[in-house]
Amino acid sequence: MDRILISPSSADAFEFVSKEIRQRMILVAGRCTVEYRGRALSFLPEGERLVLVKQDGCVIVHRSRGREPVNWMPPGTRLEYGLSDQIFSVRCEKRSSREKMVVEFLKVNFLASIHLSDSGQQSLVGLESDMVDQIIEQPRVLEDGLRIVRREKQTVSGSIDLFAIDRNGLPVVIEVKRNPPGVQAVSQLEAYVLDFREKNPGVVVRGILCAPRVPMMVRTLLADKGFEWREFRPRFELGDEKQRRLDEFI
Amino acid sequence: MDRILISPSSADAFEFVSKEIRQRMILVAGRCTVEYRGRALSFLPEGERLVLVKQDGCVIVHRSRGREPVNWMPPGTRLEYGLSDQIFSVRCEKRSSREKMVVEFLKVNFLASIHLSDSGQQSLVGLESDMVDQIIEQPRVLEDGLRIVRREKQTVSGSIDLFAIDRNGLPVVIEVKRNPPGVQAVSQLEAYVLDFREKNPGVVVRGILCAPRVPMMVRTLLADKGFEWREFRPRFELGDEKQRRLDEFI
DNA sequence: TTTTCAATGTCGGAT
DNA sequence: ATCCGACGTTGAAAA
Repeated sequence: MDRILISPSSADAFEFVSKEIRQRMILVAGRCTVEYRGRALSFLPEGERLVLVKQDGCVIVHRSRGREPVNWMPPGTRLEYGLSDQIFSVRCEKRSSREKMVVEFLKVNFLASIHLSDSGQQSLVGLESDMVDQIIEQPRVLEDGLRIVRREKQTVSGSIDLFAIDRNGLPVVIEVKRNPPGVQAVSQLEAYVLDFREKNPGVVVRGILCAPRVPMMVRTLLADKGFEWREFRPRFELGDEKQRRLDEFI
Repeated sequence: MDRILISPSSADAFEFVSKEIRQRMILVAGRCTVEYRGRALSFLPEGERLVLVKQDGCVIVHRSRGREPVNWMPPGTRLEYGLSDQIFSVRCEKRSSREKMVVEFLKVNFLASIHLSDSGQQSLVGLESDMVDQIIEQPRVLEDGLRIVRREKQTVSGSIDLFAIDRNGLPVVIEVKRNPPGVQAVSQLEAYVLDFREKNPGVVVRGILCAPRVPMMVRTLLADKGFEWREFRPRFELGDEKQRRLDEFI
């Protein structure tokens, strides 16, 4: 099912990929240069990299280190293989976003065409939306007597995560962050509150920033502006016994 | 130099990777499940994927589609291969961030160990900093008589891109975005301007948001708050004749 | 190490 | 198609 070439000539590499159908993933490793022109311009001089060509058209160039590809093309890219002067090339273009990338292989070390049949759906918990869910389910994690009025309330300055009424009947704007917030989270909260005050002159409104951890600088800034903060570190679980192996090992 | 196994038994796969040294990239394709626990929790049921193990310790799991890996571990991850009940596993842990990932292969279709020797430096232009460079070099692209005073000015609300004095001697806060800005860019600008006004009571200060394109909603919001906007679409070039191939093809 | 911000961000959802 | 915000964001630079 998987077809491999080791250290093929450029001509053999070209022939190999020319016969492949689109429903496969192509892996090419070898000495190459990479050029990109589109949202930016880049050139990567000669060196050995691994190129993945996926069936949805995205092309990913990986170096020996790092999680991020050094170059790539997004899904929907059209590609064309070339052979010229002993150079095997992968030429990519995406017209809709006016982007091009060319990978030129001076030497192909390894070439594979593999089939990946994969339809499963990933379960994932621990997102900001899960945090908001837990707050809605149990508003007392923020404070007693809080009543959540709505989620994702739209304002002219963007949308706030939660809008609530506190035990004294005061409106509360709540911004939730799953990661320690920076100063711009405070700006965001401030913008929502200012917008609310503009639309509701004379009404006292509270602003709360809620995150697993709130950096000291942010606390100070919040206090300066008359806002509050809560540290809320939610606990997450996957539905079934899907995490068994993780508990067992390492 | 590159070593490959096609459709090995789990035991052969285990033996193969156990002999490999760290200075190589390992590719494993096959039917697997993936579990992650750390910043979130995830489970990916059985399906065929490609796993890359890089020499810096990062591990990347790719599905058949999409630029992004479905699961990964960052550089610095420790990993251990396992064999149990005909299942070949890749177990990863990063203690510093308390993250774990386990990939269990029910069937390995393809296994490779490749060497990537790569030291070249990528040239890249078209970043926001390049845009700021061009504005500094020729402030008239924003308006006549503008004098740039400093770059990356620190404020309590973050740092602004440019600080200038206009032809009438008025201070100007300039926020530059390489992509169409959202409302939070306006909040950002507003925070800077408010901070400036607080520190310089009574001084009139202008605020300009500069981007290749400014969405209509953002223009309105800027106008509401008394700020201005400029559309500036810079032209970029790579130093040498490094873009030749891109012009020639496709 | 922590903080801050850009990114060829990518991706998904809503309009 | 555009707009908008989250992301297990990643990564680099500055404090």
